[in-house]
Amino acid sequence: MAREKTRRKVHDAVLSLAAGSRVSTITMEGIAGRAGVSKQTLYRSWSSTGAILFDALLARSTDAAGRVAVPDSGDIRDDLLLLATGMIAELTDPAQEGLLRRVTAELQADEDLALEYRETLLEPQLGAIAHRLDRAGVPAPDDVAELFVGAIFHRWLLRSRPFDPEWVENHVDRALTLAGSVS
Amino acid sequence: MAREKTRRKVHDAVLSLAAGSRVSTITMEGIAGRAGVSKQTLYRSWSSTGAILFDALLARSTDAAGRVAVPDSGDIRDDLLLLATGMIAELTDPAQEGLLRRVTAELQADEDLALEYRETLLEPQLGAIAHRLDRAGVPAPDDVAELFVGAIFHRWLLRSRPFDPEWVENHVDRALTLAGSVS
Amino acid sequence: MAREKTRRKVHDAVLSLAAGSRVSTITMEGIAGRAGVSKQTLYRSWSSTGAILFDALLARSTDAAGRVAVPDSGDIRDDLLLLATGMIAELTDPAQEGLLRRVTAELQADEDLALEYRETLLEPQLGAIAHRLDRAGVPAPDDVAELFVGAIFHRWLLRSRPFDPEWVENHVDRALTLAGSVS
Amino acid sequence: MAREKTRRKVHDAVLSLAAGSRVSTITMEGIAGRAGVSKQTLYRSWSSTGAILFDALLARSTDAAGRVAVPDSGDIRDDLLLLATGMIAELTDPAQEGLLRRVTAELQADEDLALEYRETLLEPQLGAIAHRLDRAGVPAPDDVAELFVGAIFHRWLLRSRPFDPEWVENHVDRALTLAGSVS
DNA sequence: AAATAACCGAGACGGTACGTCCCGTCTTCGC
DNA sequence: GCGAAGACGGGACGTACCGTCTCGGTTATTT
Repeated sequence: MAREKTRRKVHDAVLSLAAGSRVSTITMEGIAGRAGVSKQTLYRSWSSTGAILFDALLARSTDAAGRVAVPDSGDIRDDLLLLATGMIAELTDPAQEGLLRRVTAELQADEDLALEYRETLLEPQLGAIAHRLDRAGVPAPDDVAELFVGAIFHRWLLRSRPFDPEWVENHVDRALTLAGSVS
Repeated sequence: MAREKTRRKVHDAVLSLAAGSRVSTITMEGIAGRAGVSKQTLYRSWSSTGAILFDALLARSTDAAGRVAVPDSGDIRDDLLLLATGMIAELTDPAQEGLLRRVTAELQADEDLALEYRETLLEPQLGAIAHRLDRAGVPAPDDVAELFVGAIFHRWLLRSRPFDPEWVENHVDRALTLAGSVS
Repeated sequence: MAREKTRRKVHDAVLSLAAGSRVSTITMEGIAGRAGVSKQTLYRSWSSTGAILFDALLARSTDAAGRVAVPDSGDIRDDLLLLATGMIAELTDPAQEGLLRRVTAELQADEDLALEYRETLLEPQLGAIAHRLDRAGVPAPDDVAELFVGAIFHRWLLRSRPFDPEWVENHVDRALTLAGSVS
Repeated sequence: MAREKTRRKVHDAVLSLAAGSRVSTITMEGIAGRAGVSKQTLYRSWSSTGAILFDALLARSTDAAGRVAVPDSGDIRDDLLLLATGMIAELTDPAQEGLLRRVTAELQADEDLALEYRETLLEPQLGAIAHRLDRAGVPAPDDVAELFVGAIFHRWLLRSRPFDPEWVENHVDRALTLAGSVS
């Protein structure tokens, strides 16, 4: 509904606010003010602050049309390493981390946003990993993909331990172990 | 600082509010009103709504002194099954789920609360599981414990898939597979 | 800034509250509630409870544009009697007395309100009296006007003695005595 | 009821608070804290903040037992000048002005305090002046005393004009004019 | 080109909750 | 056993946002 120009102004405002202060203080009024847009215009296109932040995140990741780029080097271990590294890079990117945490928080109370999140981000991501595992002959690829992503996400969300490269390698190896005799 | 009587009134109020309406609408004022307590009394003992909810959850889980009861049947597979089942039961308990989601959401923006959460709940839980795995001879027990818990938590937090008993069994088996040749 | 409709609602609320209970218990929240207006709307237009009460008093006195009606019978003694009687009537009017006392109290701590009070109410009143005295040839009319008003105000503010008609006459005569040989 | 030591501590606290910040922000809690006295102790001896401030003012003026020192030079004009000058000095004394304004404000809503004020301060003051005028043969000395004091008080309370020495002299002369042919 | 509609900025508005300050009372605990 | 220290229920403060609602002043279309 919103004109493309408006959406861009709003996304820019969100990113600039996210860079300049705690993401948890971003509000509809703040976005409207920064974007030079009236609150009514925001409400016409988005149902909540969380929805705007999510939209801004999406717009940031999907410049081209092709969503999640799945690496395909031929070697499953290399691919998993790339996937893990890429995911960690995104989660800890200073320009995104705050927004991701805020959106994850809002998912807990907003079923609609949660649904959109799953369909738009989560499923493609898990699907891509499962697909890659499947091609490599790993049994129960969906479950292993969940295991693979779940541990990384858990560590990030609860800030339980830092991500160090050695752990990532071991994490990949553990995932591959589950593939049984797969090389 | 707060008297024991006050704390109990507050915890009761939180649980009754959590049972009666969406947890995301619980406020300091609402708790104060329900508990028959002044706002100042709340702020004297807790720094935020999240801190109160967390405290109420804690008080609910820790009646006796001994935290997380670690099952010890002698059989590692049985123990992991019990652990997983218990964790899922807690996460999906109608009396707790909303509170847990709200607290998890607030952790994202509240570093102090996050620290307390890790020290009080997360580490004991992961530690207990790791300890059990260690005793069974599983290598890298901390990482495997994280993997084990992470997948369950991920599925719950993002509501990606329901918990069915068959999956739980497979999940346990996958964890044991990582133990290598361990029986 | 505030719409005319809002101002009227607020003034009505103030007068109804002033009539129904002790003026010293009137609060911003009470006015907002009675007027069916949000607190923010009050703060947008007035800086304090005192400012609202003062505004309500003003709106009550200044229906037409012409402020203080100065009597002009041709006879200075009659005029002063009318002025004194009118002033006393206003000060002791049950619908106003409480508000006037409250406003006078707040003037003591609120320099801005005090300034507005002087410019809007006090100076026109004193000026009108002084002007009348001046026309009658009284020397130092400003000082005599202050004397004239000051005694009435002092008696009212400190409730030292009731206003009886005989005293008013003598008060007028004393003021005229200061005019020397003026008839 | 309060022990003398306590009263002194409280009075000192009031004066120090009055010197250090706006008198309108003085509170029971603030006095208790500064005086190193519990709130309960304050409430045992005084019914309101206003009562404490009034008491502190009184204690300040009445070191010796003899209240208002009435000058008696033999010359009524000199005496009135001294009285006016003394009154103005007191009203504008930086250590007292704020307290006096605060107390005057509280009088408007607190009948008990108002009564005490009249009996303890106002009547002795007016009486002393009236007595002096009476001795000089001035007719209606009470009314003239009120006129004399009322104008000064009015000018102070509403801050309408500064007190300059010339005005004081004229003010005294005007009061004497009312004495008719009295020398 | 003028008339007319759609849109949008600005922000007032009724509300709810925030976090703080005091009130006046009650409880605890140390000297 | 008195009194400081301060917890407590309560009420108001002044502020921040919420989501809705009018306003005018462009823009764009339609005639």
